[in-house]
Amino acid sequence: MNDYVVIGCSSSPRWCAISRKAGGLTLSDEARRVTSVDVAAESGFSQATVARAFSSPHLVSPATRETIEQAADKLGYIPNAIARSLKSQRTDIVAAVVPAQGEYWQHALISFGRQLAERDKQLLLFSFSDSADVARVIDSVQQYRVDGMILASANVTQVQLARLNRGAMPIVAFNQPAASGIIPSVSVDNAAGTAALATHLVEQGCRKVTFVGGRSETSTDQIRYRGAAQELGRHGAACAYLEAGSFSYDSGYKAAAHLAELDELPDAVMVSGDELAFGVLDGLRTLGISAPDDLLLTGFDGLPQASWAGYDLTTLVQSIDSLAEHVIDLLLSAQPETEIADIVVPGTVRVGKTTRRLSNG
Amino acid sequence: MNDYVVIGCSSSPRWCAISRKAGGLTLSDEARRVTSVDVAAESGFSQATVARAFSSPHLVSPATRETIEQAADKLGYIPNAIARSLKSQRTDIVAAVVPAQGEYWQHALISFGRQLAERDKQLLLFSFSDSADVARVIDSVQQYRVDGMILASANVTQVQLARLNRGAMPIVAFNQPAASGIIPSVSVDNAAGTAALATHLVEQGCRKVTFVGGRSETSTDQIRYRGAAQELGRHGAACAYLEAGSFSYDSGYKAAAHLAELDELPDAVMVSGDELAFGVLDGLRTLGISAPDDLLLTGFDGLPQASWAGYDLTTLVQSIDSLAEHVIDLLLSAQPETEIADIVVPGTVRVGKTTRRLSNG
DNA sequence: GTGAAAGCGCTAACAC
DNA sequence: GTGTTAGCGCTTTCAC
Repeated sequence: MNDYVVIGCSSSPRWCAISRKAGGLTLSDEARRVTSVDVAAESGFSQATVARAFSSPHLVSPATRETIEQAADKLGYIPNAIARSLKSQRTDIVAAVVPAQGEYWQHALISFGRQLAERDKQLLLFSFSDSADVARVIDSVQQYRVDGMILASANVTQVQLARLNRGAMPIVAFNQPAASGIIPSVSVDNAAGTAALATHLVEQGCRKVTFVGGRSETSTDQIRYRGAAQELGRHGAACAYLEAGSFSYDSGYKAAAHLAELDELPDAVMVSGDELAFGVLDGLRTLGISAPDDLLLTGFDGLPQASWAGYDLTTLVQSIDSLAEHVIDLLLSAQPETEIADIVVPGTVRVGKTTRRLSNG
Repeated sequence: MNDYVVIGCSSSPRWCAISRKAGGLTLSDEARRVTSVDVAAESGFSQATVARAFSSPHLVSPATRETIEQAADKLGYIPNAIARSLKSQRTDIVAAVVPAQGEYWQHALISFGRQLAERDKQLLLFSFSDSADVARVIDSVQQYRVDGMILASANVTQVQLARLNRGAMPIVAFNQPAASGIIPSVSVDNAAGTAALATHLVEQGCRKVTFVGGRSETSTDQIRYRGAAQELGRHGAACAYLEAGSFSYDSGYKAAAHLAELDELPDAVMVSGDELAFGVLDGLRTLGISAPDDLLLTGFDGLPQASWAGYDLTTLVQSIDSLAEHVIDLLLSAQPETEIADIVVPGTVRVGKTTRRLSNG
């Protein structure tokens, strides 16, 4: 056979034991739909006491609790959260309406999920690919009487927002600057972010910048562009806008070709999102244009890949966890009559090799 | 100010209109908790007819439906899915228990969400970072009486699996080969996948391969390694196993250093997952070792980034969408007494530049 | 500390 | 077609 070689690495060297256990489990046959009434009959207590033993154990004597737990175990009883919710008007579920595409949203989603879990809440996911679906999705969310709703990046109109009947269900908009003033929102400071990146570029001597956006009609793009353009303008530098078509890698890759076709390359390219930036970077590389040698390049978001050695992108790092924490705080502490909060979290500039000139200036 | 330059790209060139709408919406003040009884009173019909108008519109005359819809709109009535579920014993929700970390799982999650949405079901997310949590999470899932449960990659013991009371709730394991025979499962054909990659490497003349795994105790690693080792052995090639410690980029990056420390570099490195492979690739590059010049390198999963020009990784592409479709089919068509299905979906080899030698041989 | 009883808002027979 | 009625499985007063 082979000459196997064992190499240690993370812990002690060890060989894979490839085992295959045979099946064969004793499963309870027909234990389905056991209710608190069954447990009551089994334990000799009333249904009410059984319910209390699970929902407010401190109201039940230890001995009783013990008896009931044994009966419940024996029958395989699991409390029914649906019935609890119907009565208590709380589901312990938070809905998240999130775009189906994009690295950034996936990370945000995971962060929401994790932080909600820490607070014993679950995340009901509603993803949408076409923002035309959002209205339908929102209706669907409302049917579930969730404890709150996170609305991410959906380009919802004010009319749709109005239909949400503020007050009936806490809602927080996430990275959707246009929602500001209508529903509570949490965003990174987009304008300050691109401004900070612009400052960095000016310090590197850039005078002529092209901003590559995803879609110009998104408020994200608008605000990020404006932040960059204003700051660059303040230093007498120019800032053009190039629309890539979407925030995806592929769009960035294609946009790179447009950049290369220009009469003269800009000093620097600011890209509206990291994923898009990776595409631009790779596209430019393919065309023989490299950052930082031929031009400087920045992203926005601070995705993990930006730190990967293959890219090492200068970008604005959003702390997604901290944003998510704000979202959830806002959602779960929602006072009906509080004024609308608009939380703007600053990001931090990460300087990578895409703007690090060996000979500075 | 600036010298702005407008550049067209995706569609026609256009400038960002940066507008900011002022707030001011008329929101219904106290429309909360409107029930079908309220709509009944408003419309003059019975509660049952109102309910029917929403749940089975075809059983209600058009005129009645119209009247009821108007009353409902006026009051802002939205059917309560919780109450519906309690009665109908269907929630239209599927739970997914998924690892919190890892590109691959994030993509899978999104795919589940999208495909469930197409079937008018929602996804209740339970993510876990520590697999010790899984048992607790599973208990939590069961309380919600969801219509089904997707169990991804959780290293669940047979005892835990037994607690799931097969029959009470349809469950499908996703990419968790160890579940095979106990609960229905869907996985990519891991062994055939690494075998195919191994064949490809042998064809490129490789004789000495190191397999970089994430964690050796995972069945994923074991099966992938075995598939590779057997195929390589068949061709008289050697296959060592190196454990990186996890499936993350960072682990791969560090593992690269261990590879470089070996007395002699292998001909090829097969990495157990793409994300890990990106780390290995970048780590090796940093150390001046490049693929395909110094050694060949393969990944596994077929993440989008594998196709990015920066990596262009040879890998085994799993069609996550097709896997997810099988999972959902299995879940929603679950016959109580069907024998346990184990679906294994083949992957396809994607040849990238990490195994493409300019001078072949 | 425990039990009895009244719902939470809907669905699904069953009558008419 | 529409109304009446009886629950779904829990929580939550209110007695005792």
